[in-house]
Amino acid sequence: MTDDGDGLPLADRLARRIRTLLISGELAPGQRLSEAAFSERFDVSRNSLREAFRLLTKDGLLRHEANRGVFVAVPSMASIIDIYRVRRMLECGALRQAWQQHPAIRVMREAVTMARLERDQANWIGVGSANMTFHAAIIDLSDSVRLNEFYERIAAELRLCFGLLNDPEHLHSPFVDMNDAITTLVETNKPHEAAAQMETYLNLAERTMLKALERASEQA
Amino acid sequence: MTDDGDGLPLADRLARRIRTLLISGELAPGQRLSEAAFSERFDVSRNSLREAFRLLTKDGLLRHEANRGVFVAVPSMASIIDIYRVRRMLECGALRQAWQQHPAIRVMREAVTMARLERDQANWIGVGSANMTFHAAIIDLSDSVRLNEFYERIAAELRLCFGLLNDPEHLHSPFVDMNDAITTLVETNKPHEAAAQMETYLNLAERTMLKALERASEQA
DNA sequence: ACAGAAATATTGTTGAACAATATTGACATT
DNA sequence: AATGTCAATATTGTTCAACAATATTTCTGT
Repeated sequence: MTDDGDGLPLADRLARRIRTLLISGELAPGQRLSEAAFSERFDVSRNSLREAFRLLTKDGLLRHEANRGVFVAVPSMASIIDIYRVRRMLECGALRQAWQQHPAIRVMREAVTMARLERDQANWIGVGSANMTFHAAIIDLSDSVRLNEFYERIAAELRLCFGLLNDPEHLHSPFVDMNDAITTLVETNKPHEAAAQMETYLNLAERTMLKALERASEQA
Repeated sequence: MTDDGDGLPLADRLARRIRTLLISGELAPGQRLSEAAFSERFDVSRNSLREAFRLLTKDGLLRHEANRGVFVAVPSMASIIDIYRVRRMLECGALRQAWQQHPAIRVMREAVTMARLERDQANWIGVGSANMTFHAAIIDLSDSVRLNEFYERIAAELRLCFGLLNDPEHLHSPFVDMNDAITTLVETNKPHEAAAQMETYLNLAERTMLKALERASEQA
């Protein structure tokens, strides 16, 4: 399942491996990533590792301080607000101009069905995963490789934020029904209403995230 | 004027220098960038240069072929269509939700005035430059550092496309009046009409670009 | 307890090395 | 003359070792 991509250059493969560590929460925000330690760990040279670090820094997942090294990015109020601004722009925009027959709509419907199924089995990471594919499908509606790639980067940053939450069950579950409603609106050719509904969704999700960050920071 | 950014790491500085070469057209699309030649030219090690190449490749300005090296990206129909999809999404979206008092609106107005001035003096690169700042100001309306950064990358790719055109005077000049109209609409708090006007603008500009590419490719 | 200095570790960058792959050129065949 | 084959050459992909520059830690004297 995990495509190692042997054709890609080492730096890209490395970046992918580290990215999965980041979004899975195995590397904590603020943690320093020592070049020596990681080049040892992955059995690559420091040079190759530095190339990977630079790519991830450009993606906003790492932060680079001169002569001090790279650190896992720490989510902040500002970054969450910014990320949700991007999401409103991209997801609402994609929905507003969605064409009723677009193949991505089927993917949205399937993701909703899957999310429901997982929720009934109390499999919260399954719900989260289905939710991610749902939103990725929405971006697919805009038929742009650049927007897709950009959203992927934003989604990764968002997952870094998710790591702060301690109750993952309440993160995605309440939104399954809203996803259903949005999908129905698109299926019935009401793109503007779908976009409006999505804006409500994202505002709510943003407030949830901010509240969670507040809790996490006063806890520390 | 050209901020060399001595604080930044070498790879970033290098990437910026090469980027300016790319958007100024000093490096032609399709041209191969030899590691040996460029590390010699900039007096840096191959390793540092490769880091810069990776960054620019991620930005879509260079293309990387395994064991063959990096090449200046060649604009295609597909890339132009995709870039204008991104622009419609970002620029129209920013305008639609623009707040009448946003400071970026003043920048838009100033850019329009400047463009007019330059046009009257037949300074076409001045017109082009003013046009770029105009559109950048529109993105500023959305108040998102991530969207700004993303747009910057897209704008650089677009400038690579501009390199194909042989008559730069007809590229930006006809759009000055449309920019004026759009700015007026935002100033008078008609964001939806401004967005609609911008969509017309972008569709027209896209067709111009595609036509130019067609001419350029049948000429070759 | 604390300021300053010496010692240590880490990053930033370079240069050389070598394997793996691609390109070129010479040569032979049809 | 055109084409295919194979050796010779050049380029990329990656590693390693080195060293300067900057941070961090440890030591020391007060």
